[in-house]
Amino acid sequence: MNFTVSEENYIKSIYHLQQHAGIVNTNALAAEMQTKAASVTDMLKKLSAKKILQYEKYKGFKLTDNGKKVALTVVRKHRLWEYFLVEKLGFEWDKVHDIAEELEHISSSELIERLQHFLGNPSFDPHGDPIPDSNGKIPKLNQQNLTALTLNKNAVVSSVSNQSPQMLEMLKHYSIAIGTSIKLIKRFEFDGSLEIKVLKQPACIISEQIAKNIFVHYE
Amino acid sequence: MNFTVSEENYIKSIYHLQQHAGIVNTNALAAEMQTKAASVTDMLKKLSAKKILQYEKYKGFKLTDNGKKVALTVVRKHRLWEYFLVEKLGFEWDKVHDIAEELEHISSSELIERLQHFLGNPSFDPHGDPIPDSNGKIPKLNQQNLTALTLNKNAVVSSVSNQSPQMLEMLKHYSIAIGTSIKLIKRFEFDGSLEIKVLKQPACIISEQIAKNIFVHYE
DNA sequence: TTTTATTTTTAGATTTGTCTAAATTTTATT
DNA sequence: AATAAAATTTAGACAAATCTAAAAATAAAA
Repeated sequence: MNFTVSEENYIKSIYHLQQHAGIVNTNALAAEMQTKAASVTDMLKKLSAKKILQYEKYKGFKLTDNGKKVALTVVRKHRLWEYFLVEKLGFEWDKVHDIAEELEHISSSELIERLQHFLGNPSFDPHGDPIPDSNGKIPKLNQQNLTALTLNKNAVVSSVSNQSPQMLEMLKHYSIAIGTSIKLIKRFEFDGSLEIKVLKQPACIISEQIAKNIFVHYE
Repeated sequence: MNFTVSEENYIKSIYHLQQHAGIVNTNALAAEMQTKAASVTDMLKKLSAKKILQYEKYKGFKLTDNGKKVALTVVRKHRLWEYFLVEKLGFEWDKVHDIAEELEHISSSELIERLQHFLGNPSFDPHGDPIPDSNGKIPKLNQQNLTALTLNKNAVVSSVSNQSPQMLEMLKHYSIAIGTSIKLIKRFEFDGSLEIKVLKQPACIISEQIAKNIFVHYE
């Protein structure tokens, strides 16, 4: 079945919201989509008729299995294109989101299979987010929050949950990026800040607020 | 100024039509766009209001200088993406048109500048059509029709004006592609067919109808 | 458990791009 | 030049995606 750009964007947003919340409600989706609740209701009816949603009036909604499959296809496209933009075209990782938002709606599935192969079948995008395979399977990484890391054990930064320009600025300052080797030296009880050691950098202290957004995995 | 996908498609079609005809009329554009004359008229009003067209009711229309600039941007994107699809992703040249039709509407101009650089600043797309530069300047090639070629002088195939699958099939059969070295051996008066020699191939005879669609330039 | 507040849905309008059918203008033909 | 034919435009309608304002349903508070 074919979907409009608007439908695909709704499906993707619902997917992301239900990852956290299980069931999604109208206002949350309206906020996510930067639109009005009435517009959401209109779209819910359409997606429900297309069997993308389990939807009961006033009771919230979630994707059907088929809906999830559509969502994962869009997510896959988005992340492959982000990888392309950063690794092949040399974009900074904080500049690629809006462009990938457009590219993810190009319909050809042969295109995306060839792109994946051209990129060397990457498993994670430049933000460390996993790239679903063509069957919708998502690669898993045993990652944990930096704040939960064992002291003095080497780990590698695998993703960053806050991808705002402000966050990127701070990460650059600390020389932290996806793939960076990192070690936790000390936790400060006073405000939860952490002393860390980044490879080839002197030890430094980062706030708990930053650390909470950094995820790592052991080598 | 920003344009919708539909507007960009109209602008591009008008550009192609006026290359041949100078001034364009409603029915010709309707045929090219596979739509109805009434729909064309509606769009003409909109494009005229946006100063893309010089348009006089019942008298035909053509692009303004600004309209040409928009058209060339779309053509540039289309041809760069075609080049990418063939040279990087390994598509056959007759399979890329529809995908490039979608990709040409991705809006980011930084994307297209980076893509051009990544591709090595190509001047011609896989069909031999020239790729306008970022200022809209079109590279020129001193090409001529294969039928007009001087006898026994080496030349290189630079473009093919009929890009149908049927044509591609024949060209494959004769081992002719863009960049192929070719020499005209003899003209047959009876039906205008030509004896040619393709590099590394035995001499062969092609119909006038095929030859008319093949353009070459001297080395 | 009423009343109030919040959330969600409906009703009706708007914009974009398209269509059909009818009217108008231009061009061609007798 | 009058009429027929072709091309073009207008008028009015429709689907998609959105909006505002009002109504209905659910949740929270007194």
